[in-house]
Amino acid sequence: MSSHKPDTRTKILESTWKLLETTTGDDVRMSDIAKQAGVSRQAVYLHFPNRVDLLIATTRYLDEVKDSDGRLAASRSATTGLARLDAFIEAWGNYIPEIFGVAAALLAMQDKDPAAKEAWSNRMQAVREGCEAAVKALDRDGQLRPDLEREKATDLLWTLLSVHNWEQLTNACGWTQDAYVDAMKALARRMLVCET
Amino acid sequence: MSSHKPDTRTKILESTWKLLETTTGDDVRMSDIAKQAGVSRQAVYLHFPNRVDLLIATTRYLDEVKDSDGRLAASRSATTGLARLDAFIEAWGNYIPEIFGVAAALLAMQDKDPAAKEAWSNRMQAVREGCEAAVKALDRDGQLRPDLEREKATDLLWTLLSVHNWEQLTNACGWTQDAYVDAMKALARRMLVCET
DNA sequence: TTCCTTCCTTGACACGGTGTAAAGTTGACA
DNA sequence: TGTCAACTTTACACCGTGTCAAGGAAGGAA
Repeated sequence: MSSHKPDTRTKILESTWKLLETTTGDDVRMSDIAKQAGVSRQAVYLHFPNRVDLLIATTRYLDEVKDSDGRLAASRSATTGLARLDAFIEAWGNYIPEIFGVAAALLAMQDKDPAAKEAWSNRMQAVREGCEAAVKALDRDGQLRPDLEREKATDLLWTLLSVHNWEQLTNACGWTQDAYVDAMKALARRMLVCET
Repeated sequence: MSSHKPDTRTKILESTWKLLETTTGDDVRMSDIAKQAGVSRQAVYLHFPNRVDLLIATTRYLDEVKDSDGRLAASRSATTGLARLDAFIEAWGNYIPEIFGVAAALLAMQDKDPAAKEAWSNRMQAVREGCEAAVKALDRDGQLRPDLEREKATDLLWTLLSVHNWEQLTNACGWTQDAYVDAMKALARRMLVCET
């Protein structure tokens, strides 16, 4: 796991990550990744069968390094529904910028490659489960708007917290990360919680 | 302009449109479009310098045929701010599914081609102006939440009404078009309008 | 030492899609 | 009859992905 000199596979994953962070999605070719890793292009194919699998592996590597599970799990310890909602939004909302490069690359291949679609869909399903749990907790507290079924509420929260919305607000509209998180928290409450 | 037998250029645009409606984005190749139009691949290049320009031209053609300007303009005639907000959401929200095929194709090329990015950005800017006008009308009526500046409110409404959000709710979550429009209207009010 | 194995390199190539180039066809118009 | 414009046909260059085969370097076992 924590060997001193990184093996080739890890070097490739690190390089992919770095390149996707700095340049945008489709500009990252297999040869670029190989060069960055100081390895031949064929060595990359020795470890990953194709580009899509490499990107998917990179997201898994990122999750591992960044401990995405641990972060999202933290929101589970909140007692009240409202606290749980806030904690989840904070955890996920602050995770987005860290994975955005890789996410955007994977997102860009969605309609080109079914495996990419599947991989992204799986990851978003995990986020959806977090939304569902938050909605459930709100409902248990009797705080969910009566005109909203749990599933619809989950759909809305999930959509609100999409990577695309984060990108639009922070990149296109120039919001700071903090402004984004605060706005999402406020919006989620207005969207889901009944008036006090 | 309105000749009886459609010229080649129009046939190509119609074919592009049709193909983008049925199949998904990147699967539509120049040769597919040519075949669908009953024309040689080179004839396509005779009318459009490259794929991106063809896609952009197709969106403009669609706008013309569907009278997008006229539709969005209708919301301008509403008297109250609330009516204007509703009318705009209805007009734009119901326009999305009609242009989605072409929009998705253009969207998919965004980070591959700067011209596509530019074209899409221009179109979204028009939508943003609609949002801005609705927010302004609300504010003039004294209905805009006091904790929201006009620009932030515009950003939020614009983000809420993004094509991606429409896709996620209708495609991924399976909402009907009507449910989508109703939810967006309700949400926009909760987001922007101060409590009565 | 020699041999074997594993990981990696080098160089070549097939494939598919975009875009270019050039010569030939067709039909309208004068 | 000639000319012009629109379109076809064929061929090709380019680029990125993915495949294939031969060979080299390092390390362990005999």
